[in-house]
Amino acid sequence: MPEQNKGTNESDVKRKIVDAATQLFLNEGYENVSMRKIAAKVGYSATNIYNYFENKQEILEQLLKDGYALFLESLKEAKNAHNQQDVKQQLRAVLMAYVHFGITHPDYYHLLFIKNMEGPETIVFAESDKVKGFLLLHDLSRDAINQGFIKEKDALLVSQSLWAMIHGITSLLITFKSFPWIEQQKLIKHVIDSGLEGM
Amino acid sequence: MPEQNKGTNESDVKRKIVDAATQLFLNEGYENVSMRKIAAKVGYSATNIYNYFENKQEILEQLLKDGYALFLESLKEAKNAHNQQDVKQQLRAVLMAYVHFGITHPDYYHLLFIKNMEGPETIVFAESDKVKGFLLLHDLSRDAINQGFIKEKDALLVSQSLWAMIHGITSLLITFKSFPWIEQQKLIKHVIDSGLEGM
Amino acid sequence: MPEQNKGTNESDVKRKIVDAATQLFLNEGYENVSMRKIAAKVGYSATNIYNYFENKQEILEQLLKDGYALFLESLKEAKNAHNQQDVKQQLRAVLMAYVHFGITHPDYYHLLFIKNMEGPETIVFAESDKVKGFLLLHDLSRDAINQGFIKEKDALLVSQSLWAMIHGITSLLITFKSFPWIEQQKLIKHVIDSGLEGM
Amino acid sequence: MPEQNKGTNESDVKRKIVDAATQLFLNEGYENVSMRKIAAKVGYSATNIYNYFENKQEILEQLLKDGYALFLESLKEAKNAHNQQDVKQQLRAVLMAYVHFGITHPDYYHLLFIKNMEGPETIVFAESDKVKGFLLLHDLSRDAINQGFIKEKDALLVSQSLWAMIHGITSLLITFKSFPWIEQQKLIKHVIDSGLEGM
DNA sequence: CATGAATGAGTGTTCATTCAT
DNA sequence: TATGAATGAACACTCATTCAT
Repeated sequence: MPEQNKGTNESDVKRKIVDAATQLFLNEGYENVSMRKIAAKVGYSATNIYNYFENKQEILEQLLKDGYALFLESLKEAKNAHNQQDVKQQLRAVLMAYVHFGITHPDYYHLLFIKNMEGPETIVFAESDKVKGFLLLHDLSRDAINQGFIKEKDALLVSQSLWAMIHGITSLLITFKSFPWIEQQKLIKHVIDSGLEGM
Repeated sequence: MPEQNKGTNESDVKRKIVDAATQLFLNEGYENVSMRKIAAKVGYSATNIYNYFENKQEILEQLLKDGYALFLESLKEAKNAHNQQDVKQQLRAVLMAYVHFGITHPDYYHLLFIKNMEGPETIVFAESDKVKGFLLLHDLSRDAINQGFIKEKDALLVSQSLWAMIHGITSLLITFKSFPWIEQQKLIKHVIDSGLEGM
Repeated sequence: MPEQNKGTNESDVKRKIVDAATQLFLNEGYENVSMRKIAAKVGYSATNIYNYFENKQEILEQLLKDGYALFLESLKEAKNAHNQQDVKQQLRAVLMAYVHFGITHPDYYHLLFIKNMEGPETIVFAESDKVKGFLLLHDLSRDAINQGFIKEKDALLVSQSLWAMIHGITSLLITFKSFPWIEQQKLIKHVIDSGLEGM
Repeated sequence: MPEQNKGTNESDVKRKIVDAATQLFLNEGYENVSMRKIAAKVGYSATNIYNYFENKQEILEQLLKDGYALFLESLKEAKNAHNQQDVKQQLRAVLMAYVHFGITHPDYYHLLFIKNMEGPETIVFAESDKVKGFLLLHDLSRDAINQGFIKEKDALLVSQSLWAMIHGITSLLITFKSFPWIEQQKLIKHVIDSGLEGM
């Protein structure tokens, strides 16, 4: 009988804790969230949290790790949804997927890319998938350059500029929710299209 | 009574408090700054701060107001530094000035546009200058469309897209200071140039 | 109107706190005494203690400082109670006073000389009077040697040996209160007399 | 079931626990050691310790018992190392052995004779060997008096005074490690010699 | 205007301990 | 025998805030 059947195994509880913490961290800010608040949200005593995580920081780290993994997965999926040869489509899809990730997981995006919550030691574990995400974008940029879809020859310049553009639209939409934006999809598309076009 | 009339009038003290708070907010983060820390920095007792500001939020509001004013001033200056007829140059200059403001005042930019620290009631007073800043960009976009430098006809679409791009590069550079960016000015220029080009 | 008249001026409160802490530290051990317990004993809220002392350690430091001062004063008094020329009497009186200090202030003696509660930084302030106490003993030992009452010529050897003896009887009487000691004064006297005699 | 019979019987585990606790008590102080820390050191879960010891106090009692036994053994050895007739040598040897025990086991000496960690109920079991130690000293004192090496006739007075002297030097050396002591052996010898001489 | 005294709530975290397994 | 889950009490300390002066 594997431990799956128990009803509340360790990973379940850990996930519940991280989920609760994610919402709280975003709504109230990491420093304004207490272990007691997290515990209350999951229905445990505050001290019991320490049976699953060493401290508050460790909850955050798990959260970031999960977020980066989900983020990278989203980009990969978008890339693989198109023919390997069709770099143009792939690049566009990845850029769209990036923004889409932010729009559909504003909590994660905020903590990962806007608040950039990383203690020095977090980087080691978590940055990995973040960097992989950027590398994926970078490699596609180089391919696009090689295939002539982009005139600019410096792949780093291209990929960093593209990142700036998609991060810009994503973070603005998340941060200024009540701003009178024009129709969202149209705006996103225009940023990406004119960005690609102009290079 | 010379002292009373000169050295310690109310606005002087309020300014001293805001100045101290500004530094602390930026160095340690808004949530990690307590009234007592601010008080200690200005050399007053903690309780005395309450004679000038109701609470931390009120200090922040003053700070934001100042920041937005400085922000708007920067954009205006850039615009006025060029011939009124040369919309192309003006638009480019304003975009550059936006990023420049962020780079040279990362503290303000962070609070104004990244953290977006605004209580509901702040908007009434403070948003004014922020909105004026965006309108300035919007008007120039419209002029540029009218003069044919930009093909896209929807001025809102253009201005919001441009904002996304410049906010993107500005906030990334501020937030991910240790990322291996290519040469900063080159990157900024490329984002703006290809953005304008693509529209 | 000097601040004396107020009823509860600052020094009064500080003393009350230190007094309460002294008893608690001794009875329950420094680490088992909480700020709450101290506060409860003086009738204040726990947090108010922090208006008078930076932290728990600082209370202890004040306590040690007071204790060492009282200790030194006791030795000096004993010395000055006898003719300056009569070194023999002075030395004996000081040795007796040392033990007497321990017997009448077992709490202080325990914290100062048995538990030896000194953080690294405490020493700077507090050790001063402790050292002066030992120097007083040392100087008298040298005088006694010079006047021929003690045959051993090494004053350091003499003073440290004497200290060992009086500390021995003092600390034993304090630490093992329920041991079947013979009559206390007789024992103390015998230790001191045979110690002096044997040198 | 070989494992059950050999590797993990109760006394083995108990000893492992006491050993771990001993080190911790001495390094970090009794009050700063928690059951979980002890458990961590032996590699068991915290709760499991409760299967072997009711609480921390019970662990301490075992430790004290061991310490007293070792102490008594040291004194006996010293006594038996000399001719039974040579009381003078025996007494001196025992006094030296006492100090030597303290110097070489400062951890034990501290818990047994300085901190005197004994709950009321411990005495019944543990004091036994401590008392035997004192009796050994007492008997030798009486013998010395009978043989004329010591003039004072009250054996209790003599033995308690001697104990005071050797406890004094031992505890001072342990407690004030950083005091500028003169050469240790010379000091110890002088305390014992002049003590014996003076009686 | 400015202060010190005072407090209750809250912080992250540790602890001893119980309970079901 | 041994464990992990869970808890309530406690810790030193910080905080915003009130009050009398």
